[in-house]
Amino acid sequence: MMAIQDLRGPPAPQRHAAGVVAAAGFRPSGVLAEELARFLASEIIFCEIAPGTRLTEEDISARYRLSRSPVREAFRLLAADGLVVLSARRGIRVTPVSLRDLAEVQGCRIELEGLAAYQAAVKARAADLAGLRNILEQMGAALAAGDARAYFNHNVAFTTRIHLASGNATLMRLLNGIGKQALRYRYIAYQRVPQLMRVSLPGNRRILAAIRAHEAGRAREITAKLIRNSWAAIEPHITGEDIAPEAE
Amino acid sequence: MMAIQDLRGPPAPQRHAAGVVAAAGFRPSGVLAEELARFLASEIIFCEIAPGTRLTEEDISARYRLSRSPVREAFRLLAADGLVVLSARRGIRVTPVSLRDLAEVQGCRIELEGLAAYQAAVKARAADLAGLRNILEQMGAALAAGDARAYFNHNVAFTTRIHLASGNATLMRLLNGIGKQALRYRYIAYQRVPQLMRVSLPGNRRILAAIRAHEAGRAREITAKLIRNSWAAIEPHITGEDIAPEAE
DNA sequence: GATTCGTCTATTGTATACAATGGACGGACG
DNA sequence: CGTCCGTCCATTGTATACAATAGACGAATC
Repeated sequence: MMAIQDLRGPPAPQRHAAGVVAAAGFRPSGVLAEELARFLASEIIFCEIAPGTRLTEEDISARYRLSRSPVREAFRLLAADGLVVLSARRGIRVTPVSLRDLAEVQGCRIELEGLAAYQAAVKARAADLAGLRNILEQMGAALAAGDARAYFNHNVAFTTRIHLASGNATLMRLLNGIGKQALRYRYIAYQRVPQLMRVSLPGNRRILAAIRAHEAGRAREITAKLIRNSWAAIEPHITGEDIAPEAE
Repeated sequence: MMAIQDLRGPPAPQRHAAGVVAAAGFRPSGVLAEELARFLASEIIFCEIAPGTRLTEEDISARYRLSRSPVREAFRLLAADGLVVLSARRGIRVTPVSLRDLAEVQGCRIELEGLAAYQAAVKARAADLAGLRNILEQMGAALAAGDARAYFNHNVAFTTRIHLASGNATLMRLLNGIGKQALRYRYIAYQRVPQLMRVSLPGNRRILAAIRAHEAGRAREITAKLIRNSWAAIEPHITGEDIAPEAE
């Protein structure tokens, strides 16, 4: 005879974060909600989940064998980063990409990335300069090897390092809130316009030079110009107002 | 004899959002997490919860007779707005106010509020102009009546209306993420330096004039200047690096 | 006395069950 | 045939129970 509790399925002892063997490359180690948010964020940024896709908490929770609590929390984090749009009792939608959204994101980035470069130049600590130079070298190597994906990753690291060098925690929080959304467009750019690398590398070198020389205003200007460049490069590749509105 | 379930206390039928009679002026109507976040945010902004105060999910959940789920979610929202700092298994701390934090917040605001004013001036829709003029009149009335609190509220409304007029959803999201933290300092300013009103009102009038005249650059400049003014006015009233580090 | 180690406690992290609600769908009615 | 209304379902919102862990506190050891 079965025990009473079997009537409602296996009791599924709470495993918490330990020993979860989840699907499709998602290997949680620490806090599930954050890990899941990071994982889904990269899926969205690299277009492995298409813009406009509809998701539900239940879907994800079943797919990765988690309870709804961390899944729900993960979606709130993604929403705060602008990667998904929540609508009460109607599911969750991966934020569509559009020319309008691109313009909004880049417009804000020009101000905030510019400010970060400015403040980094004012401070210009030796450790930051060394770190930035190091990353630039890796970017150069990736460019030489023609590895757009590696270049992209190092480029992101370079940007993040500048944020850190600004020493402004509030600014970093804001940039984090827009940076993930921006990454979607930046990824499209490097995927579709790999030759962007050739313009970007010298530009980044000049940013570092300006920071090293404490020329804050110039660091800001170059940063703004680079963003405008990549903006212009991406624009032709965003189709219409709304890409991929049909969910899978 | 008592029923078995009585051994672990009253079953407390799930009331969801209906009929909750909570403590201390908190009257939830819609989604509990959001209502609670709004309520706690205002408590923090108006210093009814002191900077540096330590809280726990359990505390709040007991105080307002809610389960931990919405409480937890509310705290995540507050953390995203920079009003509290979460530390795993060590409780939640109301973000302290400090000169450094003030500088970070105002530095970012100059860029973002400036951009909002700029874009509002580029668009300058009739409805927005009318709305702004209307709010300015209320500000004038509050100033005439010497009502600093009312002036503060209208001033916040004015700022928010400009954000809206920019028509930039991403910018609004970012401003929302920093605005609440900024409000704490803005409130301190109007509380401690009520004469700030006399400078602020003409400044805001000039912003509206610039927006009406489509003079985007000027709108941005005036906005930046006003923020610098209030920054300078607040600074002397923030004591040292960290105010009120002792919890109640 | 200082140090190390275990245990205990406070607090968050996760799982699950139940409530509420917006929208879809179909039937009754004109 | 179109419109309105009720029912049902998918989905999120909330409540609660249980697991894990960081830090405190004390006892044993040297």
